[in-house]
Amino acid sequence: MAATIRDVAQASGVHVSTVSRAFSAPHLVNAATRNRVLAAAEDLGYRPNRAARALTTGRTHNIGLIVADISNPFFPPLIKAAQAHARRRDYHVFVADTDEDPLVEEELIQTLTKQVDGVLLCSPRLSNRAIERLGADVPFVVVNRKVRGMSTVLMDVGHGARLAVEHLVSLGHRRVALVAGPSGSWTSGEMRDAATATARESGVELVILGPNAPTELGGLAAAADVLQAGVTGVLAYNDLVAIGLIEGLYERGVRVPSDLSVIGVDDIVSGRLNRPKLTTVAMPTSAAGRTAVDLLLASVGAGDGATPALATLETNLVIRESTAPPT
Amino acid sequence: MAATIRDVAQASGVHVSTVSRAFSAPHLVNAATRNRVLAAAEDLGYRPNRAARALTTGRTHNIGLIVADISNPFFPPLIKAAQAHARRRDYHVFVADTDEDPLVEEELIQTLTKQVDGVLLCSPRLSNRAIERLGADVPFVVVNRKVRGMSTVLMDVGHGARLAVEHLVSLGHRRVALVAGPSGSWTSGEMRDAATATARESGVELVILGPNAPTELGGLAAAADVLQAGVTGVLAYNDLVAIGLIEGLYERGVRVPSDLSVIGVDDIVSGRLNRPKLTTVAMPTSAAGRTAVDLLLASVGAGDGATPALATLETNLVIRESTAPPT
DNA sequence: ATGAAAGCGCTAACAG
DNA sequence: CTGTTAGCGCTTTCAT
Repeated sequence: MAATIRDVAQASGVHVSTVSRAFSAPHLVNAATRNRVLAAAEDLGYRPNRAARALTTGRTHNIGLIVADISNPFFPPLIKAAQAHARRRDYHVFVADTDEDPLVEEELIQTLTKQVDGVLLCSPRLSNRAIERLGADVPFVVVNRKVRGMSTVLMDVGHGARLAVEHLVSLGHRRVALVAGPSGSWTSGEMRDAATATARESGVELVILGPNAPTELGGLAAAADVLQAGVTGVLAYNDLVAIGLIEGLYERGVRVPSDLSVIGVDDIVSGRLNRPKLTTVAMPTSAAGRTAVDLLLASVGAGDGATPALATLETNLVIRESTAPPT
Repeated sequence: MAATIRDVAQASGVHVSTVSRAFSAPHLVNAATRNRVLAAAEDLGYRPNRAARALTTGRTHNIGLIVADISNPFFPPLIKAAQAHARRRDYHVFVADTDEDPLVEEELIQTLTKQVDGVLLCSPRLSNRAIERLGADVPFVVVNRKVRGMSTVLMDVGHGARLAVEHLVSLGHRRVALVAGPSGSWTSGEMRDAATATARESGVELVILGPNAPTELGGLAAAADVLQAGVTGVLAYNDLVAIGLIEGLYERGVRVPSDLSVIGVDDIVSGRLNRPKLTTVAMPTSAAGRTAVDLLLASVGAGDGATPALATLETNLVIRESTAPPT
C-alpha cells in the first residue's frame, strides 16, 4: 500500500492536519516544518489521495468529457486540448464515448456525475429537455448545441456555411446542394438555415439532401442523390462526408473539382492530405476544448448561482483544391 | 446535494448498512426489505458514491489510459474499444495524452495512480526501467512494448513487416527502404529487425532511413531521403508517415505507385480514403484495446502475485493501390 | 437478516 | 502556528 498522510505525519513528527495544510494551504504552516513535512513526503513517495480529499471538500478535481464518437476525427483534437488544459489546472478527465446512442449518453452522465465536478457534453444526441434535467446535479458545458440555462461553446458554423455558399456563388455556381447531417444535429440545422438564407440572397438555387450519417459512408451513399439533383457545387455536413462523397463521385466517373465542387466542414487532417485537398470550413476544435474547460471550471468555482456563459468561436473558409468554377 | 446512503436508509426505515448490502451483496438481505430499499433509492435518485466506496474497498473502478497522442488516428479506435469494454465491466476510464513527452507521461502516471485500479500504457515513451519502477504501485498493462514482469499486449508488427517486404519483393523490387519511426519506439525496432532479416533472406537491399517523427510531417520530410536512397519500394513506420511521404513525393513529381511503391502500417481510415488507397499492414487496434482491458482487470482481481500475461495479436497485409511493380 | 460501530484518507472548524 | 475533534459516504467486521 502506498504511503498515507499518517505515515508522513509520523515520519516528520507532526500531526496529520499539519501535513494536510502543508499541501493544501502551505502559507498556514511554518516554513521549517513545512520543509520537513515535504521532505518526509517526498521520501515516502507520498501523494495525497484525491478520492479521499474529494470526500471532504466536495471537489473531485475530475471532469467528464462525453463525445458521440471518439473515432470521428473531429473529436480527438478537442479531447486532446481539453485534457491538456484541464491538467494544467490540476484536473483529470474521464473520456466516454456514447457511440451516438442517447441512452448510453444518459447512463454515462449519471454514473459519471458523482465522480466529477462537471461534465463537458460535446455534440450531444440527447434532447434539450433531458440535458436540462440531468444538469441539475452537476455543472454542464455543452459544445455545439444551445441549451437553455447552460454554459455553451458554439462554433459559428452558420457563418462558415454562408462563406462556403458565397464562395461557390462567386465561382459561378448557380445551383448547389447541402448534404445535411443527422437529424438531431444542431450544427446541421444551423448550416441549413444559413445556406438557405445565403442562397436566397444570392439568387441561386439550393437543394437540401439528407439526413445522412456523419461519416464517409454517409457521403458515399449521398453521391447518387447529388448527381440526381443536378447541382454543380456541394456543401457537405463535414469533411468525412465530403471525402466519402468525392470517393462516390469518383466511382461514378465524376471528377472533383473539374466536374463538381465540394466543400467540407471541420478541417480534419486527412482533408489536407487527400487529393484533391479539401476546401473546407475550419472549425476551431482545440480552442473549443480549452474554452469549454475554462467555462466549466468557472462554473464549478462559482457554484449554482452563476449565469451561464456563451462563447461563440469563429470559423473560417479554407480554400484548397476541391472547388473550381463550373464547366 | 444528491441523495446519500443515509437518506435512503431513512426513507426505507432501515440502517445504512442494510442499504449498503442491498447494493453490494443483495443475497444477504431479505427480498422484501431489499425491494423496499431499492424502491426508495430509485425514488430519491440515489447512486452509490464510487469515490467513497473506493475509500473502504480499495477499488476505484476506474482505470487510466495513457497514450502518446490522441490526435494520431491510430489511437482513437483503441481508446474507443477500451472505454466501451471497460464500461461493460462497470469501469470508467481516464484518458491522458502525454504529447510524446516521457516526463509528462511519468507525472501523469503518478497523479493518476491513486485514482485508478490499474493503468493501460499505450506505446509508452518512458524507458523500461522507469516503467518497472512506476509499476510497483499499481498494475500496468503495456501495449506495444515488452516490459519485464508486466502484462503486455503486442501486435505482431514484425510479421506484418515481413509480409510487406515480401510483397515488395514479389512485385520485383530489388532495393527497398524502411522509413523508421521515433527512436524510442519498440514497434520501429521490431520492424527494423524483421525487415532486415527478410531482406537478407530474399537477397534484396534494404536501407534504413530515420528516425522520423511518426506523423505526416515526418513522412513529408523523409521524401528527399527516400529519393536520394534510390529505392523503388518503401515500408513506412505508419500510415501517417506513408501518406506524408506520398505527398512529399508528389510535390517532387514522383508518382505512387507508378514510380515508387509505398506501404504503411496501422490501416487508419484515411488511408482507405486517400488516393492512391494505401497498401498497409493492418493493426488490430480495437482488439488490442479490449484485450488490454481484460488483462488489466484480471491482474486487478488477482492481486500482485499473478504472473504477467502476454497477448500477441495478429497483423496482416492489406494490398490496395499504393504498390505496383517497379518500372 | 439486520443493527452498531469502527474506519478508509483526508480536510475543516475550533482551540490553544 | 499546530494539535484536537469531527465528519465526508460508504463498507465491513462483529453482535444480536
